[in-house]
Amino acid sequence: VTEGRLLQIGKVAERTGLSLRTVRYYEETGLVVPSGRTDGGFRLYSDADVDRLLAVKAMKPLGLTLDEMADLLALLDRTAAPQELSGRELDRANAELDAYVERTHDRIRKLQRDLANARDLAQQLAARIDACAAPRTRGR
Amino acid sequence: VTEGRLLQIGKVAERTGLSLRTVRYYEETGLVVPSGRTDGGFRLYSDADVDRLLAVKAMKPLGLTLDEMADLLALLDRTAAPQELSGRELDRANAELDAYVERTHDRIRKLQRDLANARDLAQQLAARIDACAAPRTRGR
DNA sequence: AGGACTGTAACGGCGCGTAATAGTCG
DNA sequence: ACGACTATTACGCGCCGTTACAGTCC
Repeated sequence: VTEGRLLQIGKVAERTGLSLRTVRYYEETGLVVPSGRTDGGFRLYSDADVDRLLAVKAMKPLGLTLDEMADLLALLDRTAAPQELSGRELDRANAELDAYVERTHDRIRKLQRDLANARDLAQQLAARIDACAAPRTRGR
Repeated sequence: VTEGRLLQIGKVAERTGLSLRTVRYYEETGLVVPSGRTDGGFRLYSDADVDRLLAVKAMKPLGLTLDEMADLLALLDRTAAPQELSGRELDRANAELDAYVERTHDRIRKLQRDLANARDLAQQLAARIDACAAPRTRGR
């Protein structure tokens, strides 16, 4: 309960690279709720809160909605200590994890396609630049 | 002016893989305007229109806004016949093309980061599944 | 006491999905 | 005249950016 470790939103934004607006919005949706407030109402974030925000940032490329991310984070929390779960709970958790793994692989494939596509376009643009530069090398 | 080549929106959606809503929205923004309408008001698309829609679809991974895409498409149209442009026009066009190439490379880097990130997460999820499966292999 | 920081509330915007309702085509 | 297709209008959503105004901290 080391009080000194609590940050207010500005520092949090600085350390995570997220905007103030975004951090507040994440609270609004229940995704990352600060663990405290000052008497005046200023949000106070613990290191764990900051870690959670960083985790969310890392998950962005998956293309999940914020609600889904909250779900996934909760799932990861629940399965952090698997020995404390019953067999039925483990079954459920594993099934859900599997579903997320599937979606992640789909996403990876999409990113691969997008990447190939983007490289293609970059080359086409470069070719066009060459085509536009060519006339002048011949003085006309 | 072969009339038989004009498609209405349903077929266009089918051939491009875009939704009706999306095709209509692209018209709303001026990105792809159908070259005709029936007397009753049905949109009619030429093959060139369809090609333009396909070009837009291919450009999506670049993360440009629809307005920027319209700008880029116009730029590519203008530079299709470079010998018909004056030196000043060529300069302008080349500068704009350069800017888009830059942005495209930025985008490619972002996609690479996203991809690496997604792979990382996939592995973490897989590890969690293993950790959850482990207890049961020991019957406890 | 003053300046930096933070609070809430509200509107805006992109790129569509999704009705709801009504007209058009072969 | 029937069914399949299409038109317009409008609201909603996700994820914030951007004011505007007021309060808080030290």
